Amino acid sequence: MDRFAARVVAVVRQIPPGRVATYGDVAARAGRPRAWRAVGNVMRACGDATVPCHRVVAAGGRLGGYGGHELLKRHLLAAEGLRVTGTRVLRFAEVRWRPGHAPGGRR
DNA sequence: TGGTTGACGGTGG
DNA sequence: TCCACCGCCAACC
Repeated sequence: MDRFAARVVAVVRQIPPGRVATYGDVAARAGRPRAWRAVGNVMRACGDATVPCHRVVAAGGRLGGYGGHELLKRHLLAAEGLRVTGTRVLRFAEVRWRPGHAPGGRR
């Protein structure tokens, strides 16, 4: 497991239920604000059920993709009390998880 | 070692 | 508001 991937996974696992974070936010907290692309790759490769990858959405509240299981992602988010419509998360600004400063920023 | 892909972000039309 | 194009970083072939 690469340092970056581990960092991304750690961040995603910190996302509380009923909240969502964008790939950009996760990447930023992972230490690479411009590596949101890689975050998507890590997510795709991530098969760990302990990682709530369904809480990671695209910018603007868009669901983005989910390995072809976008429907499932939408269902999981709805199960957490999130309002989802089509490929969009309603009240995104309110349910968006805002990560504080990275703890013990070690590079 | 180099090139392409991808669960994307942002801007423009 | 939705669709298309360009730019980006890391992983895989």
